Amino acid sequence: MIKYQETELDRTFGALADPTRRRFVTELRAGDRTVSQLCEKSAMSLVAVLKHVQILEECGLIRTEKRGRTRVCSFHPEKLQHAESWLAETRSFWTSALHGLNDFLQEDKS
Amino acid sequence: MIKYQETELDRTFGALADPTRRRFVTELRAGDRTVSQLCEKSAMSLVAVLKHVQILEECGLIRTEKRGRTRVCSFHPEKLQHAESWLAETRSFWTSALHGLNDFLQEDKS
DNA sequence: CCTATACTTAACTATATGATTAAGTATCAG
DNA sequence: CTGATACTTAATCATATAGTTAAGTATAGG
Repeated sequence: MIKYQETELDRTFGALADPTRRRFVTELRAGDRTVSQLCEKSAMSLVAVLKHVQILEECGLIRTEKRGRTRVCSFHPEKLQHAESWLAETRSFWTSALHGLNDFLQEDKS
Repeated sequence: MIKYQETELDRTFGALADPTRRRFVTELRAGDRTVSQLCEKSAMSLVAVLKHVQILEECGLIRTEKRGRTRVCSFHPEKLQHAESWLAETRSFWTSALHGLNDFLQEDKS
């Protein structure tokens, strides 16, 4: 099993634990948006939206760039893949038909 | 895109955002463990461990059963798959080389 | 230049999270 | 029965999270 920086998965999963941030990711997946544009579809203040954007940016799921008086947000899926890999490895190993056998072999060794 | 209960993904991602809980999931993946057994490998109190176990149980990632004075925890990967599906769909759509084309086609339809 | 827009920063608030200690309950071992 | 083990519950605490309002800065348009 590949070992990732503990804090990276913390941040990625933490960021995705909020429905607003997942909506933003979904929205940005379809194309770049300014902070105001993300705000339009949310029932919260621009300041609150900006904070979510900053959290997504800090964990690398999105990047932002200032253009004139707007800040444009874009989706960057690399960190999603790290989280997805963790889930896939954690789940697929277990799901494997060899699960029981593996248990047996490990106990045999110790 | 399949739509899941908003709160389910909240809880699953929230549960996985903590390194202790990810360790427990990894540990339980290898076989059932009692709360004390999970506690042995953690630098925290049994009470703290139990709380993490309860969080994992509430979101369905594990189940627990009382046996005598011990509580045995077992891994249940179904909810992992829901989270994994969300990530895969969110990422793969974007990663696709057809991303730009897909955007164009969707705009064309509307 | 002036004004509206689009952030940005600061201060504050309420609730959630992650941990603790202390005290209680239930069961297994002798 | 008695004591140790394995939770379980309750009270508490510090910090983080998710939001708010208010005030400030910077830029596009007239």
